[in-house]
Order: sequence, then structure tokens, then C-alpha cells
Amino acid sequence: MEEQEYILEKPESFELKHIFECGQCFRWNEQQDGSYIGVIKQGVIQVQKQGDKIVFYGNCRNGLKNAVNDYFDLDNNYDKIKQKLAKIDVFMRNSTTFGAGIRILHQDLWETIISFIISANNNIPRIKKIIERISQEYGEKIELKGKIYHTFPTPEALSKATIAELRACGLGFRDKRVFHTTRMVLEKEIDLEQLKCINDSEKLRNELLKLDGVGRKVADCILLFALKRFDVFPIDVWVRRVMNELYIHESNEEKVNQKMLLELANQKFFNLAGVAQQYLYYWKRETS
DNA sequence: ACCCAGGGTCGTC
DNA sequence: GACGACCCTGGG
Repeated sequence: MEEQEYILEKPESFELKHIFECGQCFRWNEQQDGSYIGVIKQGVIQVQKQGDKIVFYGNCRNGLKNAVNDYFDLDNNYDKIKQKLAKIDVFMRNSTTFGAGIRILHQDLWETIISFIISANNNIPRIKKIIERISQEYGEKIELKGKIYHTFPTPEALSKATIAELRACGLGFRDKRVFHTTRMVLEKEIDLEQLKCINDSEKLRNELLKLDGVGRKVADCILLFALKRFDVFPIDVWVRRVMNELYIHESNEEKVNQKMLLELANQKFFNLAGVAQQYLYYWKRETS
């Protein structure tokens, strides 16, 4: 493999901070010069903004350009998506302006499953640390500009870890869940490649729910961030909070149940609920 | 020192 | 369908 450069001239909807810090991914880190470096399935990439250009520099299988186009969802037009959402109401107009550079990344299915199992009742700095540690322990080395990085481990590689060893990586009570799910995937109780062929989002979700540590919220994050189902609406504490604040006004937030929010999201955002959720989430988190 | 919350899920009732 | 427990870490 060799290091390559790829430049995007005047891309629409592309802000590094918006993309990498809206909670969808855990392996991108800002550098001193303002660029971001991340490890994805295909390799390691540095992304930098230079004027109105985006400069990618990376070490990727099957070439950098292909990896970038796929991962950053460049065939999708987010200006159009934002226009549609902004028409809905003033909140969507504001949040799509605030997070105008967001794109939904097309992340690896296996990595997304494990990452969001780890996310349960956890905070982002710690999630990132845990994923980094299991990559260092069980992933493969990959080099960029003379520095060593580590890919996310394959199911085979991660299956070498015992529950105790996973615990030592900082997973806490999620150790068993990752352990069991790894085995289920490895033994093809759930075949990830076949999963990608299922069209019906509902059926797909039901398959994901069979995995240990995957409930409704985690399943919907997997559907949105790895399987590109823009109609699903993952509900976490922040989304519950912001939806209640904007649309429901219930003083006791505990009373705002999931069913109510899902109906509201579907009715308001229709087949773009997932993207709407991401603008709202980023907006709420950055402004509170 | 103490308490609380964090991109929830699971087992139990 | 509700309810509490759950590893661990950073911040008040």
C-alpha cells in the first residue's frame, strides 16, 4: 500500500468539526494543525480544509478516492436534504444552519455494531478510549507519514480476547455483550454480509436486535450510520431532551415515551428522520 | 468526600 | 411494560 492524496474542490456540506463531532463516529481525532486523522476499515486518512478545498491524505486499500467517496457519502446531496428539512419549521431551519457541514458517514457494519454496544450508558471520551484500546490490542498496524495506527479488529481477531481481557480494555459490564456478539457474528448466527441484502428496515432491525447488547437505540444507530437507513430515528437522552424541549413541553421528561417521539419524528421528518436527528443532536449538544 | 450523568440494555417481577 | 443494576470516568 502506498500513501495517496485526493482533493475535493468546493464540496457542499463539508465541515470537519460537524462531521466528526456530531456523535456518529469515535475514531477521528483533531490534530494541532486543525486537520483530523481517522482509521476506517479501508485504512488511515488525514483530512484537512484548505480554503474551499478538502484535502485527503491516506493509506487505503483499493485506493483513497474510492474509500473517501464511499465513506463520506459523497454521492448524496446534503444541500437538498437540508433544504427539505429547513422547510419543516424554524427549529429545523436553525439546526440545519448550525450543523450545515454534517454528513452521515458510511461506516463499517461490524465496527459500528461493536462501537455502539460500547456506547451504552457511557460517555464519548470513554467510548473513544475503549475502542482505541481494543484496536491497539487486537487490530492490525497501519502506517501514515511514519506514524503507526491500528485498524479496528475483525471478528476473528476480537474473538481471541477473553471476557477478562475485554474488561481490562475498560469495557466494564459491556465485556460479556461484546464477547457474545463477537461469537454470534463469527459463527454466522447473524451473517453480516447477508444482512446487507435485506431491504426492509424493520426486518433488518429485528435481526440486529438478536445480538447481545443491541437494543432499539443501538440498532437504530447501526441502521443509520452503517446501513444508511435515513428514515430511522435513534432516541438517546439528548434527542429525547431536545425533542421534548422543542415540540412536546413536558415538564417531567421521564414521561416522554419512545412511542410518542417515534410517531412525532415520523410525522414531521418522514424519510429523513435520521438525518434530522443528527442535526438536532449536534445542535443541542453544542449549545447546552 | 460525595454525587451525578453519560448516544442503554438486560434480567426480573 | 415498569424497575433497578450495571463498570468506569470526569466534573460539579
